[in-house]
Amino acid sequence: MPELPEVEITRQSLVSQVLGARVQGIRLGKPLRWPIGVAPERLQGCTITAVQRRGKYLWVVLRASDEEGLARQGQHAQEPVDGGLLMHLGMSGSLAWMALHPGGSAPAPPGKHDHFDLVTHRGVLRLTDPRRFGAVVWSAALDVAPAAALLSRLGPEPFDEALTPTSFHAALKRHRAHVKGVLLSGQVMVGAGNIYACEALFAAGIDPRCASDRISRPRAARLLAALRDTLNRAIQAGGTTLRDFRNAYGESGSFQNDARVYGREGLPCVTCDTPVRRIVQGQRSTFFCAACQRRA
DNA sequence: CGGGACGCCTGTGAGC
DNA sequence: TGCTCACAGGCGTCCC
Repeated sequence: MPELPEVEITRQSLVSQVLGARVQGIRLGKPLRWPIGVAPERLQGCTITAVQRRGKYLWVVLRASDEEGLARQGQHAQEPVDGGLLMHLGMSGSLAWMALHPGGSAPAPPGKHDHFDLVTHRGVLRLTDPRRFGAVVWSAALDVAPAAALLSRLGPEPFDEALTPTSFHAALKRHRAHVKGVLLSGQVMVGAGNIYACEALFAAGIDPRCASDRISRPRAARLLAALRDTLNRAIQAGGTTLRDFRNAYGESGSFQNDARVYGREGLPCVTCDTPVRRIVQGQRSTFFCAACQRRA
């Protein structure tokens, strides 16, 4: 899926459109990974006050406005409540914002892969997700169930200043598995999925088969810098679009054209011409240059 | 607890 | 053209 850059691009392209939008209702398609966990009526009248990101999750903050809340009293057994929707794009999800224009036509009806609509007075936020590994889950806050459980094992954000070469190195030391898998687990740092883990390991010159706890401090520092640089450049490029990814305006990303190893099996390494290799680690493809990327 | 395999679900492209 | 198989950006759960 969407890895951190795609989720961040989605957030950025969405935020100015949806802030202040009043929720009128939701429409559910086929089931996603988990049930939404809230009675749809409770969302009516809430206002979107923020769109945040934690790892690859989006957190759409909803506030029950006083006005709306008062107007509803006596109408529904359950009042709208403060909270938010924790959204994940899974492997194939994307969010689209369909603005309502005064006098304009109604938003397009949902297609077969459109499984969630958040309908507001200003437009519709629609989740399209063919594989349905994505999720939309209501939570009263990020630090209570169910959001807290989903976020509990996430490592630090890549651009968190508290994440330093020293702390990153120490975190790598706590895992004995191969470094590629440890990066994918998100426990040492969130955000890198299969593409960006491969790309950052290439940029850092580290063999993906290398044991996490055997990476030296200088190499850990290089890896952290490479991860940050790779994720940053991907965000600048609007993300990677292999097939499904689009931002909230329906635009593709272009980082797939900048990939130096991902998806390039058999093609010459951009640095040394050695054919790029593809191996399988933890049931995921790993692409690397056996000449440029070293175990130590 | 860490680590690895599994399964969720649908679509696509390659090979026959 | 049609079938089968491998593979796809993630991650929670289960079992060792």
